[in-house]
Amino acid sequence: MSDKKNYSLSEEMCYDLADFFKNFDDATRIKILYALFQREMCVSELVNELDMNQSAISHQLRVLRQSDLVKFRKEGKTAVYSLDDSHVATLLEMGIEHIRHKNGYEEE
Amino acid sequence: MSDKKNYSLSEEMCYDLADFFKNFDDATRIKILYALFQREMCVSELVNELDMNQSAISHQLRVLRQSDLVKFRKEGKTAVYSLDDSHVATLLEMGIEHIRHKNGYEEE
DNA sequence: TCCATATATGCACATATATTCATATGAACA
DNA sequence: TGTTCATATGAATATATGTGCATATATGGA
Repeated sequence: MSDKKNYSLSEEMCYDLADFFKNFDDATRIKILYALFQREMCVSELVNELDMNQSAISHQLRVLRQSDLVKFRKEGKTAVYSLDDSHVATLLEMGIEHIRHKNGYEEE
Repeated sequence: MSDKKNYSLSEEMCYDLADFFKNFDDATRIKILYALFQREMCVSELVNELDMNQSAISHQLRVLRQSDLVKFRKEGKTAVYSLDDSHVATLLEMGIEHIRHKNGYEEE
């Protein structure tokens, strides 16, 4: 791993990073990722769990798929989705920590 | 710290998280954050460093300020900005790792 | 006070994107 | 083959947002 950084990010890396973080900039995708962090789920389970339009969920799953944050397998008619990146949970936790700190909760 | 999670995020937390990650979903803000990770800089230094319009930089600094990701102090006419969140570097590193992994670089 | 410099900000515009609707695809099964 | 169920996707629309221009604010100096 990098010991302590080179001094500039390539233009391309900046755009790639922005695209990566775009996955987390929408509440629906956060909910999907968090739900899948609990356990793998098929589309209709997510639809019920998040109480949202099936089309909206599918569109967002496609976004997450294209960024390799989730993967899926077909089981008959259903598609079972699960997380495909070990960093998702850590990222979410860091976000949560930032918000708690910002709002003045040092403790649970 | 949380030992291992409660099973759902509040609606509000989801939106707060999305807002937090919005800070990282734009290449300009990534560049600003990365530059400030190297060292604190005033606005005109950022303008030169990133070769961008002063207005664009100021607008983005405001976004980052409002999310408490950067802070600044006034020194005469200039405003010296610096990072205000210890997680920024780690977040960026995790993004970089994800991209390298996705693109098949396991090593540097 | 007048001017130059540094930064911030309102407005307008262009682009990105989240959602819904309608429909397509595809699997299971009668 | 025809039907139903699960999911995906294209088109349309509404909303969000990044940027540049013009200008405002504030500081230091002549």
